[in-house]
Amino acid sequence: MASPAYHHGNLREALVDAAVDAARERGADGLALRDLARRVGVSHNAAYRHFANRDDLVAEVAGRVMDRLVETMQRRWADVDTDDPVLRARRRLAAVGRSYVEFAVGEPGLFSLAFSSVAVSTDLEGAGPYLLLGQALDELVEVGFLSAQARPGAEITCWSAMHGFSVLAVDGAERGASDAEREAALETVLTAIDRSYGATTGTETRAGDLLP
Amino acid sequence: MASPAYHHGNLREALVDAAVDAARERGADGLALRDLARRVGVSHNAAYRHFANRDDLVAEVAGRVMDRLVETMQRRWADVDTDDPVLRARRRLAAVGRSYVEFAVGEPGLFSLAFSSVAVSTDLEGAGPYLLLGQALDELVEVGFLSAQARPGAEITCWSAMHGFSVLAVDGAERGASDAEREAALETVLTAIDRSYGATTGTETRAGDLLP
DNA sequence: TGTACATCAGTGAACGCGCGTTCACTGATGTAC
DNA sequence: TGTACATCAGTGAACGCGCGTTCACTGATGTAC
Repeated sequence: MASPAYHHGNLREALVDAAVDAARERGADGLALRDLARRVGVSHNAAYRHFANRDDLVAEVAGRVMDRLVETMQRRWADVDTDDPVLRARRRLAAVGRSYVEFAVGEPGLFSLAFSSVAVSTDLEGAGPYLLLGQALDELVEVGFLSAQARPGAEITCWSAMHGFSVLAVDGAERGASDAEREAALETVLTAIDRSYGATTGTETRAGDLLP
Repeated sequence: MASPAYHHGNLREALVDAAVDAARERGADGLALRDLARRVGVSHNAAYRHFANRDDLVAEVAGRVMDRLVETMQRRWADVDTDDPVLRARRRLAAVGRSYVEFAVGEPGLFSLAFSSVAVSTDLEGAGPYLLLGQALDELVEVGFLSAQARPGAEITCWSAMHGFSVLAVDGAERGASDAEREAALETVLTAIDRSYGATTGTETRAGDLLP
């Protein structure tokens, strides 16, 4: 059997996994090459065989995390099961928003990593969350809930609201809120967005329309 | 004349001023006691006569920055001058939002400092921006644009949207956008919020209603 | 008004930390013949 | 099938960085008598 120290065999993946763990525990700023090497049980400079430098690794890991976020969002989207096509489209948008916040609150360290400045060098508008959001909005137009005139640039409203809510929930003003308080606040925001979109076609929002 | 080195006389204020400069240049994470001492021209541990530790200084500076933000918001609020009380209330809310984003984009380092985790130990819901926002929303109810039922918790919608927009503009997806693009996007978000609130009383939003 | 003395607000040296990165190296692996 | 050798993927030592914080100190200031 080969020495376990030499030729780890899968060091790149092991480092990425360790980085996800580390980011989960300590956030994006807590990612240090030396620490990751320690976690994997490898000398502190072995990482340079697989990554050009720290930023290179962070960018890679951020990409993985972003993929996870998209998967979470897609799962919640697929969970929506309603016959009425209008209601379905509206609930899908809400589901996408809820899952975004759920990810941020459940994994604050990973969330901070995914949106850390070094990570955002990647084109985010071409990335998963934005595209998924765009699909949800397209569907709202198709079913006649959102007017076609209001469609261009509509992403920014949802994204700002969900991202802002997440940031405030994770380490901003809402940090100390209970789960119930946070969920109630989130429903308020989701309802406001739904009402705004519905108003572009004169459709009213009623209580319970957005039930998960 | 006294030695300029000993008994600076106003070291606490000088350190705070230097910290504001440093945060402006390098963000919240760039604040280091040793660096501030260097900027002020004082030995690196003199700060400990005035602050218990680094966090203590950061919290103090964050408070000052928050005050600046509130002043900016109040100024923009006061600038709104329209006879129609409904239009005035709506434009005031938009002005408050615009000034929040304006501050974030114009002073990204200070913005990050004001909302850095150590700073947020302070009660933000009792702080200036939240109160100012609350006044704007109260006024919307008074003039009959926002329904009283929709008033409770309405702050979170605006704050999430404006905070999220700011964060995305400063170092998120919108980072690379031009000023014109950003302003157009912001108008989209402000219009969506206005439309959402107006819909609670059946009031329609028309183009130009929110002109600054 | 002058002086002794307590207190205040600085100084410079030092400790210990963890980091990113580079260097010359060596053990393990796989391939050409 | 066996072996020489290139290459790959690790190692350990070292450099230099800046940081927060503590220590014993000393110069300046103001106050009591």
